[in-house]
Amino acid sequence: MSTYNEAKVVSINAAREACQDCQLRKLCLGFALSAEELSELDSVVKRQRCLSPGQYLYRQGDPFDYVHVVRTGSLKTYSLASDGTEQVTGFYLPGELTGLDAISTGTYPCAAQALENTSVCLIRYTKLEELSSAISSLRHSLVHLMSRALYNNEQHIASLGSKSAEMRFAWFLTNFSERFKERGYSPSEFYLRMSRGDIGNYLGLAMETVSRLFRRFQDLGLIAVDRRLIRIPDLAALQSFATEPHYACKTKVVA
Amino acid sequence: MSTYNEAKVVSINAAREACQDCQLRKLCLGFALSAEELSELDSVVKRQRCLSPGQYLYRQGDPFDYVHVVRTGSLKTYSLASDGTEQVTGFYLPGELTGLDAISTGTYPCAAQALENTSVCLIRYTKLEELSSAISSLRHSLVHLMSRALYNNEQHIASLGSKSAEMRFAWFLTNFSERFKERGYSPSEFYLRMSRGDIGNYLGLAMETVSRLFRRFQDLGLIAVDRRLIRIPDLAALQSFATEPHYACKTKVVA
DNA sequence: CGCAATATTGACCACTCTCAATGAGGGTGG
DNA sequence: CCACCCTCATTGAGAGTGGTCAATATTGCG
Repeated sequence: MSTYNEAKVVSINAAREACQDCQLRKLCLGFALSAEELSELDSVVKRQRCLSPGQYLYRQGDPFDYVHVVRTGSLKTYSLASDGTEQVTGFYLPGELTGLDAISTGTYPCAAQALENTSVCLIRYTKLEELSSAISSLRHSLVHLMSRALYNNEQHIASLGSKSAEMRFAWFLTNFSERFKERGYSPSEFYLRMSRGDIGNYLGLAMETVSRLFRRFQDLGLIAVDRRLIRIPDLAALQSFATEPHYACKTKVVA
Repeated sequence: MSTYNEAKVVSINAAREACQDCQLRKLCLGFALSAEELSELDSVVKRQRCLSPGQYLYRQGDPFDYVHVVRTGSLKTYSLASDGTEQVTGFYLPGELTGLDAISTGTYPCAAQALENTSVCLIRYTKLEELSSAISSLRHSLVHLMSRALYNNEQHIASLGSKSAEMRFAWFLTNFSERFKERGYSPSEFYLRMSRGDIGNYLGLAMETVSRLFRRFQDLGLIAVDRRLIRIPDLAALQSFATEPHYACKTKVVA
């Protein structure tokens, strides 16, 4: 009995802890769940899974079972076209959810791969759905997160639509700066763990172009780059490159 | 009494009818709602709204109240950057939902504008949410639709990421063909009501490039274009242009 | 019928891609 | 501990796709 209860408490704490790190904290902490509800939630949040760099969390076409919350580390998601070319669709930082796009199809439309040592917690979707009928805040949260994901995708689309490589790249950097800030990390100094190739793919640019942009932005004093560590001394300046086309800077200084 | 009941019946029928046209039909018809549930649903689905070409369903920044289902006609959504440039984020055909991206922010992040005479039904979100706690199929449906929207966005992103204008354009055409087919319209002959400029914007291409692609594809026999009416004699051929880069066709026929 | 908006077509050029070589790290094994 | 290799990143040169600008054609609408 005692052991059972202890185990229960431990697992409840594990769930609570897992939620602290994730977007779902709203419902764990913000809404003061009952012990019973919390233990139900515990049945949903499976113990975390650890991934090494390059390891897959799931592959394109895998049957959909879980939604995943990044605890530490980072992921990229990408889809493979029929001709084998891959398209990076997103990067996921601690606290962000992935796998939501699989709900409608029943299989993951994108693969998710760790960019570094990464731990995620798994949330069994069927359970999550059951539970969301009982706990309104959970339901609310889920819909909110999906809406947010839609919004993010639209921003990505908007950046791909803006013609110049410069603007896309500046948007990319400011976007990560914002996301790190939201998560409590420094907005002006962070690691971008993905390769130049992944960045290029994500932005619809060639790897070489990304590399040249890193150099150009560094020469302009917009960023300081040390391998994959980025520092942004003047975020406002960088943001202006994301919105206005500053194109002339390299080739010709128009009078 | 009689008048009240009649009105009730009429409005229930209106809701049922509205749902027949929309993705939400699943829950109206597929799951055999009780009369009571149906009348509740009726309170959610507001009478439809009609729009003339160019008229706005909502504007960017408007407070979020309703989710919208296109009944007839079509919409485009676009977001305005701070410098005033617009980015078309989506086109919506009959049966498709718009406004889901506004749930998280509370204001519409994109404007929605009619491309032709268009009627939509409005679904008050707060009611929808209340009701979705009671009706599990509705909740399921909503999440499903959002997931589907995420998936669609990822496809859009993948198409923007594929470098060649040809492939983007071919994807665009096949995507619309599929969507028309899903909705029960002809997949091989349909109107694209948006301007060339909108298509270009949506695909990250210049209007002139889109115009040239229409011509090239027509010359290749892939499509027949009469103003905004498109006919696709051989869908498979077109699809091959969406996946494989057929690039050489115009400039040089390499031996 | 005439104006305005949209679409087409052409010429030019530049931004970005491709190809290719070099350089820098990081890990492994001798 | 160093040499080697392999991956990733950088840099350069050249070419090409697609953008820009501009003129013309077409359509739609009053």
